[in-house]
Amino acid sequence: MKIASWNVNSVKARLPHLLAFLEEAQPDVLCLQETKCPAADFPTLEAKGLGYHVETIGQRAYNGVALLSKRPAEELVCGLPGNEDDEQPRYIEASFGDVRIASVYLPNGNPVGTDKFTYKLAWMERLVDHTRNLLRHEISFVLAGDYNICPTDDDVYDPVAFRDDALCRLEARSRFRALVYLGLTDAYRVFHREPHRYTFWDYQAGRWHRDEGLRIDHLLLSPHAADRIAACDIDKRPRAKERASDHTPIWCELAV
DNA sequence: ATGGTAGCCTTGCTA
Repeated sequence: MKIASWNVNSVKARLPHLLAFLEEAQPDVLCLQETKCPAADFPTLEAKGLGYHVETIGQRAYNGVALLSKRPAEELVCGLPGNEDDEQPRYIEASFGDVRIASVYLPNGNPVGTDKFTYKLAWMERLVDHTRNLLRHEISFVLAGDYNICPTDDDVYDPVAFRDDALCRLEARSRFRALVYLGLTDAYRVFHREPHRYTFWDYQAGRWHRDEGLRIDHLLLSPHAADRIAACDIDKRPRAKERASDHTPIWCELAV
């Protein structure tokens, strides 16, 4: 079972690249973030034309997450539990056979010292609480998405410049570690130990061409899913295209 | 040099 995650930075702007990725990579489930699109406006027919079902929550201009899948989603959950007042569409979760999969768009949190950073930390604590509940079921699950966290300095092209960025601050990293310490596995690090491998390159200042990026998109596996991990990699090809997203897909393969 | 780029459809916000 192939599971991929991609922050597309507008599903409408990225539609040709999205369809090309589905055709070429053939993921069983693709988790999207930053669709920037209400559910009613999502290009569902185009995805359906390639054999994919769509579940999505979204809004105009900001946020938005989706699950595209070859088999229909079951037991759909829209929104991260823990705060009924939080209306930002950043979390969608469903089951696909015996694997439960979430598309996660964790708040960026910049600038530090504002309510944006407070919101990020509170959101992460809700994710930790929710993950603790998921673990009780003792099933295979994958939390896939844009975490807006560089877990270590090895995941940043310039750790000094990013030391006080919301993506690297201790308060954010410690909550990411709390998530991992519940028993989750960073799928990429099972197969790749080398530093400076990235999933995001800023549009500005020629970051892509200089390979100056961040590793902020992650596939976190439950213990049962980690037992089944067969492969994981970052697919840099979509980032090299014209009119690319600033993120590129990451994928993993779970043994059936 | 507090810039630079992209997407939203605003004339600024978010990343």
